[in-house]
Amino acid sequence: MENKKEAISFEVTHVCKQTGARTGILHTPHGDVKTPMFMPVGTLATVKFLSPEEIKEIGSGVILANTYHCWLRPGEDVVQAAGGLQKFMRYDGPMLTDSGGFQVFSLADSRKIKEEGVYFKSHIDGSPLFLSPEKSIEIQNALGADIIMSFDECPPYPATYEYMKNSVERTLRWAKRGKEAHKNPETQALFGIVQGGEYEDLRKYSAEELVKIGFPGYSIGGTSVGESKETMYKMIDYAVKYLPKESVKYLMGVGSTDAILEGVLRGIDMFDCVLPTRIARHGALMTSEGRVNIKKVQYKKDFTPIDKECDCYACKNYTKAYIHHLYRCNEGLGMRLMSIHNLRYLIRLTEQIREAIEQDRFGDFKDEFFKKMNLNSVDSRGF
RNA sequence: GGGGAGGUAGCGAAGAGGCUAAACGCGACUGACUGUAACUCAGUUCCCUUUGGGUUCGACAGUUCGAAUCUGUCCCUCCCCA
Repeated sequence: MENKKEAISFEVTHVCKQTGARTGILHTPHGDVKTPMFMPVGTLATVKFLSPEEIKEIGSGVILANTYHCWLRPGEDVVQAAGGLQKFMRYDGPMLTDSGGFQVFSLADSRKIKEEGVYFKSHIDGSPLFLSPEKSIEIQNALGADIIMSFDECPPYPATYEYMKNSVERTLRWAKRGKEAHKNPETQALFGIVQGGEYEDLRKYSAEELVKIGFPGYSIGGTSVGESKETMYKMIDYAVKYLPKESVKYLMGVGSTDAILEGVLRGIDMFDCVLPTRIARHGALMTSEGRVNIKKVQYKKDFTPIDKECDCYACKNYTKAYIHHLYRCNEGLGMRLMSIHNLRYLIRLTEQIREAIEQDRFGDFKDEFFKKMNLNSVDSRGF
């Protein structure tokens, strides 16, 4: 049941007659954004190498920051004193903070999970840290993003049924505790996170219990942690099936082109991923003709843009030869141009997806894309 | 003309009698990267029919069971003094 006014609201604007995939608008305190969307990740209150103007220019709707990382540096008190994340980083668009739940997974070697929360060792200096649902929400309240996330355990894959069941139950208790600790639901929307690994009954249980607690948006976690694409798609189906149709759905940590397409087909509205920015920094560019490894000598004298079909700042103004040179010399401008390009590539993909949905031909669009990129729906890299 | 240093795989550079087909760095090549401990990580980089074989450390000739490493001659580079 609806209680107080929530910080965000979501409206479905069109459902593709061909596939059932949908477009929508997410209303946030920092503006409206169209879905399906891809959200660039800016862990430390910065999308690595990009200025706010550049982030805007690529057409991104929402950007992420991370609770764990911002807590350690610069400290949520600093961000709060600055007037919140947006003011601090001079970015006026919508933002989302992840809860630190992913660090429960990624920093697994130096952490211990207990009912009360998670004991970490700082990845910076090894000092002891403790993050709980309450603490995570408190930090996120101070950081002030439009959307904040429940503190969850992102369990490893594979995990036994027994482990997953305990984890899901604990994550549900944490979700409840987080919601109770949340101080400003009218300016920050707290999302719940469905877990349960590959087990349908656990995903169902997780989703239904979260809905009982009640959140303005739901996300699907525990994906892209080593499982096959086929398994991931099942995980999505198992979760989406038991979530309210009208609620906004966020698939966490997924950003390969094939998975975005498959996710949209299954009802996902939001995606985020470090993939485009990370592989950009590593010299891999996503293009309409597949992956371009800019470091190859073959680009030394290639004076054409990264992608002829791309409208990004890098493609409109620079050549592969120049970016190749910058990459080889480890120059920051190279990192920047490559990041801009990959992000724009994915965001442009979501624009095309929206258009296709509105024209009721998303199925065709997806098939054509897979065919063109030589992907198959179950086992593909998609960059 | 006198004195000195040196020539090692694409480049730089270790190695000073067997454990060396030769460390390491760069360069080159492959691959990975999915709610960012990530401008990172892994593998390959003398040749071949590659769990093995062949040919290497300026050239040639020696010493030795064994030489990139020791000896001789030659070729070439660099530095200092005239």
